[in-house]
Amino acid sequence: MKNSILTKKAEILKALGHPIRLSIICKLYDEKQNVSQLCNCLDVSQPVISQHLAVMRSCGLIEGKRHGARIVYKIKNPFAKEIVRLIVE
Amino acid sequence: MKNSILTKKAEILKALGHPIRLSIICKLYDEKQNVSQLCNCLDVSQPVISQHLAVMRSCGLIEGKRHGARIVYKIKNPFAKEIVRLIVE
DNA sequence: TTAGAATATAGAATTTTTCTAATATTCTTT
DNA sequence: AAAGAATATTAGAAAAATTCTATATTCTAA
Repeated sequence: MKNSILTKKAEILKALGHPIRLSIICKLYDEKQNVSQLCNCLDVSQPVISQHLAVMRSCGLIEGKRHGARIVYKIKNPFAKEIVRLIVE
Repeated sequence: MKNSILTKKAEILKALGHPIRLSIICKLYDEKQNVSQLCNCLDVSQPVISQHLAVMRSCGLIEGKRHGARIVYKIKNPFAKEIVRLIVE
């Protein structure tokens, strides 16, 4: 296993390794969500949700698409999606 | 998904989310290894290897069994094993 | 029973992460 | 253009993780 690949995988696992981020991405696995939906259903403040979204975005785990005033997030990285599948299914 | 379960999964993902720990556990997936074998093949100092082993041991990810002077480690947690399988296979 | 090999642990310094509070940006509606 | 809603970003403080060096423990073999 090449080292740069392992490092990238570790980065993804680390990004998943936080309870709030993991709940966010499990929600996204069920269905795309915008930020305030995530705030509501996880009962976490907006800045904290946005910060965690930024962490996951910065390593390519998720992506957001603007729809009017809202930004809808979904899972982008296939490896992450497989891990979440292990958890929710 | 219950919160305590998610928290536990996040803990495991976090423990996997470090390049050295991830290389260790990938090695262990191939075959049980003792500490000095890990030091040699990963080219990391003994205390650092032992510290990372301790992190993974403390969350039930791996377990060590003494054989004489050596301690042989293997993966214990099934969820962790599945994740490593995603990586190495 | 002492020396040496294999492993674990402790403590200090540094870096990273996380949260809160405040503020900035972008879009919509009037 | 101004107000308000949705989201992002920033700064600063507190907590946690990482790394290194030194030392302790446990076993084996002479």
